[in-house]
Amino acid sequence: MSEITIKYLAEKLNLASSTVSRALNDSHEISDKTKKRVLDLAKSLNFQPNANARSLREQKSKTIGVIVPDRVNNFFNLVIEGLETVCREEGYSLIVYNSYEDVEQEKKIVYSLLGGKVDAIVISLADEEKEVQHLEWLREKNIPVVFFDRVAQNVAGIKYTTNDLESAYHGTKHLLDQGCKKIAFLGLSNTSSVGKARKEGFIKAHNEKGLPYDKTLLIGFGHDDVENQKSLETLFYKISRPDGVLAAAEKLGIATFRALHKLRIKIPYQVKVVSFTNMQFADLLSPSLSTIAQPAFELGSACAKELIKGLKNKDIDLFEDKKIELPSKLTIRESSK
Amino acid sequence: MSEITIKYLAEKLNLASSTVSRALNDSHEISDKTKKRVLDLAKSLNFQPNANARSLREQKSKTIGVIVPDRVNNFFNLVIEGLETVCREEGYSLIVYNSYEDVEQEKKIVYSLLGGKVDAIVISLADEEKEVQHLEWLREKNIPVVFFDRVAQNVAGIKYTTNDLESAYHGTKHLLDQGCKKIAFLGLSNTSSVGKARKEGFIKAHNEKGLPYDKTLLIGFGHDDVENQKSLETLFYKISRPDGVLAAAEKLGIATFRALHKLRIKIPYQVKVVSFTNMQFADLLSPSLSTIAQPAFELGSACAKELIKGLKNKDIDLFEDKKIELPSKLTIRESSK
DNA sequence: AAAAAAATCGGAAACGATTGCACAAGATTG
DNA sequence: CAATCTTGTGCAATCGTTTCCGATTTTTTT
Repeated sequence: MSEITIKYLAEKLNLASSTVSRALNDSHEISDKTKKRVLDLAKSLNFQPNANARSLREQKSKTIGVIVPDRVNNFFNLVIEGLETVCREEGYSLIVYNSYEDVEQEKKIVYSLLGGKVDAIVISLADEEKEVQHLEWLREKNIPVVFFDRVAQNVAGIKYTTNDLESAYHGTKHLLDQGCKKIAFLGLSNTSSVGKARKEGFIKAHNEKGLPYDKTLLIGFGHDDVENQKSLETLFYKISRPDGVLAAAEKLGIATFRALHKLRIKIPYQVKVVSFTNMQFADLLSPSLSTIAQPAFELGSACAKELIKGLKNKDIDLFEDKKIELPSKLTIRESSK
Repeated sequence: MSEITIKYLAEKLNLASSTVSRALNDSHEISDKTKKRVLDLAKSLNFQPNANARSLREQKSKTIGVIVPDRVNNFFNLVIEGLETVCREEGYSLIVYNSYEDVEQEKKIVYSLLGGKVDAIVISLADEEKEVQHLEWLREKNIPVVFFDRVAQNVAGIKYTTNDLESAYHGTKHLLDQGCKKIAFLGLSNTSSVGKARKEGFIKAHNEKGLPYDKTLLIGFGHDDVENQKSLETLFYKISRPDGVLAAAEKLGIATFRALHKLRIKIPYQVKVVSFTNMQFADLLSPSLSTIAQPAFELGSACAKELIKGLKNKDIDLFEDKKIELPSKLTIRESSK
């Protein structure tokens, strides 16, 4: 039992606990001599002030809650990495939760965070339109929320996104330039502004070229990888199969690759593929994969910086609406040539 | 400001705060009628008891600290996923830290966790031999530690590992069976029992076959990806290059692929490759990669189960030495045929 | 040298929840 | 019918920090 507290240090040193506390926090109203005495003893005992007591008293926990729909996804992983890098520097900890693309899970997580466990929340929504009630709770409790990627439409707050429309537009344009006549757009069917924007970019590229697109090839998928791959196999098994694919999600790009490999359809000769993804090994795939990579790490670090700045400065209103858009990067490789 | 507390609820309901507290915790000594009154009001106000106050009083935070050397690595990611799955069920939160393969960072993280922020720590060490002083601190403060993968040799505790010697043995044997005469063993040069065991497995396979191995081909690498790839390129540029590779770390397998691709050396015809890795896309690489995958998710969930069982049951001594070994899985693909 | 200002430190009240103990009323027992 | 037991609730201490107010001593100013 670690019964060693500030009070204990105080008794050992014949000081009041208030003095010890101030010394530990390097207050100016403590003499250098006593400061040294306190610090020395604290160091020698590996003393670390009780985090819960401090949090209770200060009414802040110095930790930030992060909620992502899919932790295994490379994009979210890199975002978290970016968040952590900044948070570490600023002395904040991160508690990461996985909503598994499920709004109900997300609600439960948020509810469990209403009791002061975190000072703020960074979130990418499981579904942007279904419910925002739990986000209202946070506002009531005065817990700031920063959104990224999948942001809430009708809730004010800081929102970091990427230029989904433009990047999808460029990706599609590239496929058209390579001679594709019949491109499939593969998206996730949850209602997300991200998916919509990417679809719009897809359509815009066609319109601009004066080429038609097949509405039946704007396909929405669920979150079951096996099922997704199956429906892709049936899609590509047809003689009138698409000759190009824009995958608006990493898992769909992968599923496309697997399906085409299985059917022995040659990429890029029979089907060209471009996929949104942040995977690290796109250059090592067979064939190497043309990607649209979101600036994930930067997104995370930017979020954290903005948020912590707001937490530190009382004058900044973190509930005010503010939108920042960062550019993704299209990298053309074998799969679309 | 969320001024809504138990005391506030008590006043609203003309009850004592103790009664409200008991009602919220479903104590048997509160009548169903008052329980319902309390729960109803709490629900309608989205009340959630202050986590810091509770933690302070209870002397436990219901959160577990996780320290890994490299968060981006797929293996650690999956372990964390396994940890979280169990922790969520049991009502525990996870705070994940990245030591970036640096013992000093690791020490700092541990030190910052000495103040009751976490009830226990799950760790994979940055370096197993350099220092264990910070692990002693934890014992002094009575904070249980569970090790996984890179475990401490001289500190007692629960340790989860995988069968590194055997799996490296089988991987090497496979390469020898495929006709390799000159296999390089690529390891990380930090002192880890994992690396040593894998190297032993490598050697054992040679000995058993009565084949010699080249000691200069037992190579240790650092953590700089660019540098690693360079030295691999010089290795394979030589005429007398190896005809097989056993990579004992994911990043080294990747670096090998990149180096060989760059030098236009054909896998598997000129060099066969087997790599330890938990990447999801090994089957999609060019060529598909033969892998030894650790049971990462299972490792994480097993750790969490064991730990939480111990935290709940005072009779279990979490500081007692206990070793559990889980089997990895060798999957043979194109790169080694 | 007296007055004012600064430098140090102590006492005690918070922060919000849990819990041992006390106590009242009603139910049960001999 | 008195004595004992249950049941339901309130009081107050406690967890370990931080910080508002003073109080005392030392330094500076006039």
